[in-house]
Amino acid sequence: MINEMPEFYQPQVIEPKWQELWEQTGQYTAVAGGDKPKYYFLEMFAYPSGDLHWGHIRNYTIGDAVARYKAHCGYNVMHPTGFDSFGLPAENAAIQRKVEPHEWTLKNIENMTKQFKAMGYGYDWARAFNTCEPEYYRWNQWLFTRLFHAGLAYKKKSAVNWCPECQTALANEQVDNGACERCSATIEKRKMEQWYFRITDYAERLLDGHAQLDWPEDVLLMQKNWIGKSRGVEFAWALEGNDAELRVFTTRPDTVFGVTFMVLAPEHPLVEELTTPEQHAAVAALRDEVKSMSEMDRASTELEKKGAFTGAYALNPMDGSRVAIWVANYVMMEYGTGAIMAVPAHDQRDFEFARKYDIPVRIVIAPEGANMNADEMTAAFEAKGVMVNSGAYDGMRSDISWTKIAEEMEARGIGTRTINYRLRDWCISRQRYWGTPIPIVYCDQCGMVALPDEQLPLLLPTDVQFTGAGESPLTTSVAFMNTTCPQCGGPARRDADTMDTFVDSAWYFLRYCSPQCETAAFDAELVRYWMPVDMYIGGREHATMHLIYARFFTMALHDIGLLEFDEPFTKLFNQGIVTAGGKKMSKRSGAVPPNNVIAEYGADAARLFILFMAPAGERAEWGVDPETGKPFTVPAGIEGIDRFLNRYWRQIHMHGSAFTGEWVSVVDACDTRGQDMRRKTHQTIKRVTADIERFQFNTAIAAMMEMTNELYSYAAAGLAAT
RNA sequence: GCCCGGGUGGCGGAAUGGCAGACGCAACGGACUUAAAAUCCGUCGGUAGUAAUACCGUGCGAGUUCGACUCUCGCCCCGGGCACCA
Repeated sequence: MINEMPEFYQPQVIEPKWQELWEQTGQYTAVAGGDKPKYYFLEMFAYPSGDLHWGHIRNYTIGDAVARYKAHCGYNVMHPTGFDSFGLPAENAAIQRKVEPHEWTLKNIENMTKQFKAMGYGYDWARAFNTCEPEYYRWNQWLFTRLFHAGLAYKKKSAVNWCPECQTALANEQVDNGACERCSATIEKRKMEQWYFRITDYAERLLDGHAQLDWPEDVLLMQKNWIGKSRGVEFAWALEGNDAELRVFTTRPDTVFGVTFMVLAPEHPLVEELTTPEQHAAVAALRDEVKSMSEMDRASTELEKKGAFTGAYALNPMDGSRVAIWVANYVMMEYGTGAIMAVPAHDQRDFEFARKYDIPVRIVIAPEGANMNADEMTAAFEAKGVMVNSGAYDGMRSDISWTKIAEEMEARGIGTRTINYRLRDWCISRQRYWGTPIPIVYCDQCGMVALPDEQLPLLLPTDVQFTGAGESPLTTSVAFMNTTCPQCGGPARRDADTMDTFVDSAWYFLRYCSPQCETAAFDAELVRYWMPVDMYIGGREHATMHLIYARFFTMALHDIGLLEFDEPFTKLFNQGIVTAGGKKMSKRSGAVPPNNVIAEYGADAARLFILFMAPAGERAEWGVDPETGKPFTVPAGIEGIDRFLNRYWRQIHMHGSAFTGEWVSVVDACDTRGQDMRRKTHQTIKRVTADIERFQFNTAIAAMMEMTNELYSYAAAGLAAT
């Protein structure tokens, strides 16, 4: 074996040889069953943007290193990959360059598969699939119909986030600070009828499930904040001279005696009715102003609080006091009831508003043993304290009165303790072409009808126009749009929208267990064997999108009876991003493919380099060439890795392999120096093992470098002695 | 504004309360070579000193400890998440 090795390290010779052999022998083909414990290892699959770049390389190299390590540890490892291949870039390419989205996507997949293979990753390629193929998306449709029948997929008309650039609705999760997460265009609100998944029904379980997950704390926290649970009381206010009631949600029932005004969101349905003729102009002006504002400006905390008095009054159910009803830009229709009770003494936002419009401030909670003066307050007192000016509750601790007041409201039948979540239902309709068609038809007789399984897949039509404007491109295919009702056979129309691509990735990990299954989205038996995913690796940016959606899907499919577990990913690791000039490396910001490094130094050098350059969980700066202003095609530090690989190669070529145990036996019988060498070998094994376990690949590599350096001194000393 | 994470040589980084700077890059000096590349040997936080060595040094300021990059408190800066969520 050693004799066959070339004298110099030649990755261009070695790597293809082994890669070919792995493919021939099925080295990484996973087979369910056997005595070994299973280990399902997954990295978030790639979008086929064109080229693999160093951000991908980092993710997949970490995954591959640990997957191989687990296999060596005696696990039956499944390590699949594929392509998340529906999405906007393919469609934009179609509009701009007149290429078929399918053709564009497949070309990219072909190229990236080549790059994946050149990197020498140990994937089970037989399990690979592309989500844009009917063989995959038919199961999206199949699952959609099941969610539909279970009442978890529903259609409603509401204000959706509309991206004017992408010409489509977006889910809340895909809006970043009022801007489109993809293209950064400012999001508008549009009233549209859209499909939703009932993820809010799972808010509590999504929180509870955290207890059983071995995930990074910050991701759990991000999800927790995203779900945004708050406990409070929803209760009714009577209106003066009006039979309707005004419902509000508050997390501070203990401050109810301090209410000095009420605020409605400008979109609140009661605004029109309550506004008196004298106040109409002012209220209308405010509503118009808010309506014309972008989501970004509207949601900004910097926005000056503005309001208008409606002329109407509400009556406090606790003490009968009469308070003015305002409309203001700082109350959101989407949360709670779209109306609030305002307590300026104990809520900073209400305080600012009251000061601006000269509304009284009434203190009802005071810090223990201290006096407060409403006129002298410069900020709201939001902490706990002792009740004052609160009738029968005076003198009680505010946290106790919280419960007492809530109980009183419940006893009197005017309110109930409720929980509100910030999480919104997941809007999945997209007015785009390159996605999964929604398997629903609209029949004049039968209404909305889900396609039966035997009519799936519902294929994406190819005779469409890509105008990039207006409604979904699918409407331009007459053959697609006009159909017959599966129930009554009468004329019917199809849904022109496609599904959010996050639906594809919400369950793809299940498909890998049985990628060829023809009878269902997945084979129950194989899913029982392989799932859940034991280790999942991907970017932190998916904390509140993909990772929440995937957990929701798993729970929903569990409830429908398709799965026996309800959490998909046992362990999660977030690799750090690769930046170039401080900006995340991506197709859009100038990505560097690994090709040059592989050609010049080999895949092993590429892999070691990306693992060595920074701790796996932290950001890694790639570096920008000061002359061109673009990221380096070949990084400066690669020389050190190349030197190490060469030193290592020569060492083994000359003296045999320390890492196969030959050194250990050779030095076993030797002098003290030999014993030191043996000790170093074992220390290195221990260090590298521990470092891989804790995802510290940079120090694992450093340990192997030290070992190699020591072998050199040992060999040099040995030669000098003889 | 609130919630996380971080701040260590010229650079990437190491050090799970115990010799700060492992490992690597860059730089510099040397060996080999006609020469270069490659390789090998060495120097490489600051100040003083020929040197041994001494003093200073992990964003800033305090504290706990025999001992602090590490723990606690306050502040500054950088990165990320959330953001009129009632």
